[in-house]
Amino acid sequence: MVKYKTQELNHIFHALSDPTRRSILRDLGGREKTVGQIAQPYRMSLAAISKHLKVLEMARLIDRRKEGSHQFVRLNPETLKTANEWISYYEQFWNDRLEALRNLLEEGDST
Amino acid sequence: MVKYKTQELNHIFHALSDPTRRSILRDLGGREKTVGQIAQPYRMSLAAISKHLKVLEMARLIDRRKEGSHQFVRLNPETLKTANEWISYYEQFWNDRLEALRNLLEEGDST
DNA sequence: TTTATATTTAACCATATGGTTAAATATATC
DNA sequence: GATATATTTAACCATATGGTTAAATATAAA
Repeated sequence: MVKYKTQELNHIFHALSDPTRRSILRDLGGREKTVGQIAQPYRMSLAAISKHLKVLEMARLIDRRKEGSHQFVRLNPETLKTANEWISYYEQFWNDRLEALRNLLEEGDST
Repeated sequence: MVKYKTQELNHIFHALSDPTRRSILRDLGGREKTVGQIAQPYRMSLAAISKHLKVLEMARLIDRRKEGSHQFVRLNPETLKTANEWISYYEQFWNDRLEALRNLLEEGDST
């Protein structure tokens, strides 16, 4: 059984709760981009994008690679897996419990 | 392909970003509880728990059933599925892209 | 060395968040 | 009706969030 670190999950889910950040992650699919390239489609300032990237980085949803004056930003899909595992675990857990509850109720009805 | 509603995802991920709320969801596994029962293990006030429940309700992660002066709160696992689907979709999407990228690079190396 | 480009940091602002205590509301019970 | 119980709402507070513009920093290019 996986042990989830509270802080880690706080950061991941918080990062995912903002539509701009989800959009950035989406745009990053599989290829590296510079900060400028990431910012380009958005109407907000570069400073704002920079902050969003910091939040994504804190959550370890992205990695950065510095090369001269540019930075290359890329996804870290491993982290998304953490969130996925947390959710999947509880989803399963709850579904099992709910089913157990249903069975119990049926039993009560039929006897 | 599923279409995810922005607001819905905002609410779900925001709700999940707080450890108290995740803990409440965990405690609710499969059985209904009253607000008082939910609050019991926590050191914070009932008012604070009430607010957390409102956030979870807004995200449709829980449902409520009123019965006299009590309320029964229960999970809505359907919503967790929404979050799970979003994450799984992008995880897959990214992994595919990353693999494509890797293949491309290998090709470049070997020829 | 100057200048242009890429990115972050600082200072600021309005609103949201997560908590508190006290008052309000709704139902149950005496 | 009066009182106890369950829960929410209101008012408040400190800190966080998501944005802005302007200044700072770092590298590249002339």
